[in-house]
Amino acid sequence: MDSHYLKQIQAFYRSHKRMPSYSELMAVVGFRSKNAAYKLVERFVQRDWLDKDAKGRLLPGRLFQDLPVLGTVSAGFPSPADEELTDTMSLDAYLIGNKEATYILKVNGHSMIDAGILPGDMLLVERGADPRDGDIVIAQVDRAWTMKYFRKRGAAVFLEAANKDYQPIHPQEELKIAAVVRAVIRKYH
Amino acid sequence: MDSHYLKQIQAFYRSHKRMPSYSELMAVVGFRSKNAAYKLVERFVQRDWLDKDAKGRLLPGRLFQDLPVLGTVSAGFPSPADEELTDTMSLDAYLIGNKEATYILKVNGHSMIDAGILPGDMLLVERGADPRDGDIVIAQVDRAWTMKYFRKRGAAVFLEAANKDYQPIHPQEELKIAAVVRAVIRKYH
DNA sequence: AGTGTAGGTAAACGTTCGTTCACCGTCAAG
DNA sequence: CTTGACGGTGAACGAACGTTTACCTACACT
Repeated sequence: MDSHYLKQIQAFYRSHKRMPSYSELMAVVGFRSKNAAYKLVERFVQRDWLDKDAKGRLLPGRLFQDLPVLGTVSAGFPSPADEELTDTMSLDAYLIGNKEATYILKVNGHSMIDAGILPGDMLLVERGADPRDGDIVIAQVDRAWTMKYFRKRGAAVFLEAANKDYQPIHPQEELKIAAVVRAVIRKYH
Repeated sequence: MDSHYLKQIQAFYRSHKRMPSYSELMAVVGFRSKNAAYKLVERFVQRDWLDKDAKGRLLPGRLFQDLPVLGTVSAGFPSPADEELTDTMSLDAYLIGNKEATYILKVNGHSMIDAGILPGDMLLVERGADPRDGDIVIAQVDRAWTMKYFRKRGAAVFLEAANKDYQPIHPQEELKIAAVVRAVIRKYH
């Protein structure tokens, strides 16, 4: 079956971090002829299973970097074999807008628990971005770094904790926004 | 400066989805000699900025796929220029344990809000894994798919909602675990 | 029985690959 | 002033590259 060949190519990509050449592909799938691998690739390219660049080299496409999106939880959980899984997405492309300015930060306290951010969560933050009203930001207030909601009322800006017991922080002079929180990632171990 | 060359290589990798050859690298950084690119790579390999495989091809290493980890929020937010940012991690490698069985699912309701899972969040679920006590699972109970805590008391298993108002579900016969929730991803727009 | 197609082997092609060698400026150290 | 290291140019090497052509089954369809 052809899909078995595809899985072998995907395995090669994961272990070598690059696509195979035709000689390597020939060895991977067990052909004795480089041309057999060439024709296999041409078949896969026509089915949109593989991509080639201008120089004929293989490129990792959707099937190599993306994950299948099944749907929504409450709307049901269809079996992947049942329907066409056309909807896929790449985690990296989805989460990282500006890779140069993106950093990872670990959450330590319970201060943002009302915003659904738990201790141990990972934050994807972007430095140098200017925050909009309602964004969660990493800010420096009175020489201490904290995570707060960024609020803008006209020209006035202030910081608001996720916990409603705390009072909003209206900075006197200096309000240094270090980074804007772009995503929250929680992994269960 | 050498780091400028590195950024150009990283840009090539992001746009072409593969590492450049020496001829391409020569063109990218503006050299007129392929050997200059070769020596540049050798310098970078010695500094652990680049990796080469057994056949001499360039490999994408930490600097191409990973994001820098700055630290924890409450512990401070050090500037990336200040210290050595040796700690990095790859989102894909961190989140995806078994790529063959990993799927993305979108959260629709508020049922798991007590577990820090909000509507609109993305779930990374793994099919076919057997859950441990306390895991969040996608289960089929009475022909409907739901997201619940998986509980195991000795030999007895049952499902528990994140909302404490609901009663635990003790299945009579059939308890089909469709998938185990491995990670929660929330992106702010 | 004859024919066409799909998928394989085998060999050859020009091109590009990674690598090496010889050579040349610039600049800091002895 | 001389020397050596460094970073670049330019040309050449064999090996591997993607691609093409020719040929060979096995099998489905008239």
